[in-house]
Amino acid sequence: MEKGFDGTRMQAIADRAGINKAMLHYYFRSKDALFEKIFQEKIKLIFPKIGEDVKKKKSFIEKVEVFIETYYQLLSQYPFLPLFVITTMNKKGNEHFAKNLPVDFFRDFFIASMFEEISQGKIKAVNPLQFAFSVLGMSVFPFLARPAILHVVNGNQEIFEELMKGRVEELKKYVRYILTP
Amino acid sequence: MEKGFDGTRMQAIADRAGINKAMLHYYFRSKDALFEKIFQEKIKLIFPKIGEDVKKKKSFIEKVEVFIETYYQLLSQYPFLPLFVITTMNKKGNEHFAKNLPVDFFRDFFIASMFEEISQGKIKAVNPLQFAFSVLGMSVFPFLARPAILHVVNGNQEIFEELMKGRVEELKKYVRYILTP
DNA sequence: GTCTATAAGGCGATAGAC
DNA sequence: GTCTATCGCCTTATAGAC
Repeated sequence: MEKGFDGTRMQAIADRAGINKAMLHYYFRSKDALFEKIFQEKIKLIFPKIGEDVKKKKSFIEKVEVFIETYYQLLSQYPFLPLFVITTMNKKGNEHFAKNLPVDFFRDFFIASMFEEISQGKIKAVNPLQFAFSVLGMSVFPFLARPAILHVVNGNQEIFEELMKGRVEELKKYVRYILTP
Repeated sequence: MEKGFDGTRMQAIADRAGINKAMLHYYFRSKDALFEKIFQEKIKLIFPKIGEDVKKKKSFIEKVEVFIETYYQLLSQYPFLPLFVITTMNKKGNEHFAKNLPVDFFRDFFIASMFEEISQGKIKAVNPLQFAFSVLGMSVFPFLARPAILHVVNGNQEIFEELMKGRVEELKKYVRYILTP
């Protein structure tokens, strides 16, 4: 997850796991098989949980707020996940992740409930897909650009952590500004 | 730029350049040297130009709008640039890109002029750094998540292109919603 | 400058003893 | 199941003829 498929050596994985390199092949057959197993495991871990928390909330704005909170906590737990997933899906074909992408959640739930509230005049008429990609982009960016951001704040780790903590509330604010009629 | 340092073979570069593999070493000494040369070249290409266009505009909202437009055109020209830069700076140390990051533009110009307009009450009081990372995140996301987005729209390339074209105006709208008092 | 051939080392994967 | 040793291939890099 840190260095991607090409950048990782079986020896390095074995070292960190505290086992022999041969054991990796004994249990996982090949590097490809190991990678696929981990990738599928991590992908599944993410998306379903968010759906459950989001569905509890009544208004769409509340749903988005819960999404931002849940997503931030998830990414804090797996900081390398965004880079890992993005690198992988840009390199390999989408056969590997397509079946686990929460397309249904996206299309049938997120976007559908957004259309509903727009037609009811509860939120402003913005493009649902564009809005979704925007929320995702804002949420994910700091985890991808971490080295650059650290450089902007002169390498001060504390300022970075503070930024990340305050980011959830800031993003929720933006969402309200964008959506509230 | 497409496959990253680890995923690229000198032979593949030579093939696409239509030259011999030995010539690559003759001209660039090593894979590292070649990579560094290209990386520095591409990094420099991006940032300075944006600064010039942005400075012409009067109000901060107009400046952000120009930034979004210019940035979109740039990324359309180099679709792999975001992935390339992000992968590189997360793998190698920041010595490689630190000197070319537009930190001055960011801190002295973008953020400074934002503070000014906030104190004048021309825009809402949002955190300048957070706002900047949000605009960047929203702008860059589709270029990183392209395979996933294509999957969401059932692989329909035309819908994807349409989304990308409409995205500039949509993001400018979001910025106005966020910043206009 | 350009090419072919090859060196030197790294890597995934396996054989085989225990 | 676990380990050491090693195979065979791939990749960067260079040597050396032209």
